[in-house]
Amino acid sequence: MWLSSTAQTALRAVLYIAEHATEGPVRVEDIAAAANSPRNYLSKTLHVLGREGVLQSTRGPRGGFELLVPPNELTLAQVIQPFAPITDRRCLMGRAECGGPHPCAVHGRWVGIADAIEQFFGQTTVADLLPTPIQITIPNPK
Amino acid sequence: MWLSSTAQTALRAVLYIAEHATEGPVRVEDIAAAANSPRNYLSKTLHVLGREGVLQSTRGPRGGFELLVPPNELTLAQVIQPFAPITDRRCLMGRAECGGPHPCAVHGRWVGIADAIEQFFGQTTVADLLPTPIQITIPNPK
DNA sequence: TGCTAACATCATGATCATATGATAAAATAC
DNA sequence: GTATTTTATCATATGATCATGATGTTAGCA
Repeated sequence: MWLSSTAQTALRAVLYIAEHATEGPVRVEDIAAAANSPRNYLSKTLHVLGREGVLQSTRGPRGGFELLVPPNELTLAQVIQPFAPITDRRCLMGRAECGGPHPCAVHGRWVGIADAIEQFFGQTTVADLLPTPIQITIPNPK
Repeated sequence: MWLSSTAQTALRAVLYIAEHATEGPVRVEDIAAAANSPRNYLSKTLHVLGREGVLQSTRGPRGGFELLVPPNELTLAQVIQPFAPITDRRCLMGRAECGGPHPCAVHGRWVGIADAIEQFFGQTTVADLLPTPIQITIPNPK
């Protein structure tokens, strides 16, 4: 019932890139190792996110992938969408009629769940996933 | 993100059987036509529900499929389960660590959604899906 | 017994998601 | 401009889900 393997990997990958944003472009090689995903397949996946405007890739030495959207503005929906529709509001049992003026008896509740899911992915950002060490800088007593 | 085609078909099929429960066993042929599903594939699908104790099949003339569980006790979860896990509570991005004592920052909200879905399928019954003409028996004035 | 109606099952194929290895293309550094 | 580092892409393979057609099996009935 859940996210495709590719979509999950995309999330892990983007998260890893966000975590290493300060160090410049991140190599597919490293992302693949961290996200536990085959290199070339991940490359294709990230390429898609490039087309979507989420990532930027640069080739050659010191190249790699970078975020084009700041983590706190990048929703999980934006990362997942290209690989699978997050939800649709169609009938849970796939009946065409249910979309029209004669929905089945449970259609309302069903759509309610779809709404909750959509909200979750639409409002949660990559920043929410980052380990958030409360940054207390303790001055060195020496 | 949603139910597999097989699971959706199973729901439509069971609903159709429930609707025609009074007429004795329902033939795969008829169910297939109503549920818009290939005959033999549906046969296999219904067979699985037989093994699960949801349906009973009888062969030969006047044979077909019948419900073994009354519609108001038969949850959608029981119909769907054999074809796909409804939800799991694992990390939305597939990280093993998230299950343990160090869940990611959004794991709680994520599991909340899983709970809602599980409740929906676990508490909604086939009876809830039946067209519910509010049964008012008007005594015949003649 | 033999015919027919029905489900059961088997072998096979189509399609899609995922994966892999080889090769191409681009950017940088020397 | 050549070598090196990196992403891009292509051809192919694998596995799962879904589908189809042929054949097997069981039950009822004349």
